[in-house]
Amino acid sequence: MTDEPAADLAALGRAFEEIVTWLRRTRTATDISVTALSLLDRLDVGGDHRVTDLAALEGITQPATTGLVNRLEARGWAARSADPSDGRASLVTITDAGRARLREHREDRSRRIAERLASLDAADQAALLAALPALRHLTTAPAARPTT
Amino acid sequence: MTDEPAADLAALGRAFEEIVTWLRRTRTATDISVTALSLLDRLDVGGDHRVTDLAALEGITQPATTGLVNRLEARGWAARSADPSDGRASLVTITDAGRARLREHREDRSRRIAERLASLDAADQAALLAALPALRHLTTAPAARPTT
DNA sequence: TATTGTTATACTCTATAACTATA
DNA sequence: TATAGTTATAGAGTATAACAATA
Repeated sequence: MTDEPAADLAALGRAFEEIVTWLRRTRTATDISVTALSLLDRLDVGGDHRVTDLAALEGITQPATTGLVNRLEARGWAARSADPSDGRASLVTITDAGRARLREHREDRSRRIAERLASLDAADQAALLAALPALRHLTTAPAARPTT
Repeated sequence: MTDEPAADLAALGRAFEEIVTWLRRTRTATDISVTALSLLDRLDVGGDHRVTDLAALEGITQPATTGLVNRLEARGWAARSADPSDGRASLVTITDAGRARLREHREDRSRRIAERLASLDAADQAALLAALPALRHLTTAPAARPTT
């Protein structure tokens, strides 16, 4: 796009970090974390998941995931059940209350984005929507890391 | 872009959240947080800042910022100095060591992004770079929130 | 032996409330 | 009185290490 690919990479990286800040700064609800919401989203879209899988998908460790699921369970937003095919594993499910909370979050998130989008010009808006698939391709990477 | 603006908003929101996850999942250094790096970036690009300003820019409270600056100072990456024009205020500066750490981070971040970009097709790559200004316009919002 | 998950422990990050010092 | 910043305190989120149960 330009003749300075290194500068583009740096700018893209910084832009990503500012998205993090923006998400936090504009968040209205403080009763649930971004990670917890992301986890609920996965459970909603992808169905039951093992703790190990959730940890890998979210990029956090198993113990961290255990705690996160504990807190979600305490609030009635998720539930554990036994995995019939493996006595060691447990399956994490989203509850109806969890879906309701998630829906609320999605609406809030869309509202905030819509507000900002409205203040951009048509070219910017089009560019963002055109980049949507690319963003997903970029971040929905092949594999994950941490274990322990 | 499509005839389903609501779906676009939801997808864009989810894509942003997955950027958060991706940044965390691919991060190699665990000795410094995303917020701390973002703060160093601001100090590097924008020069000295008051604690209040940093708090507003990062979207965190003053006490949280105090702690963050304390930890950065303890590592020699930032320093405080008196504001000659206001006895109550202090100015936070990035140190040479802080700049070195920041440079390391930027290189690492660019490397990770380049790796993923390389696996995308030309259209995706172009779409991402074309959306860069729009991303900045979206997230570099007018004002900030928290105070206390 | 390897894998799944939890518990134990410690530190960072964040928030709210109360306080000090300066404007 | 209002503002800038810190301290006090509490809770969420994360990590590593050690463990129990199952494969």
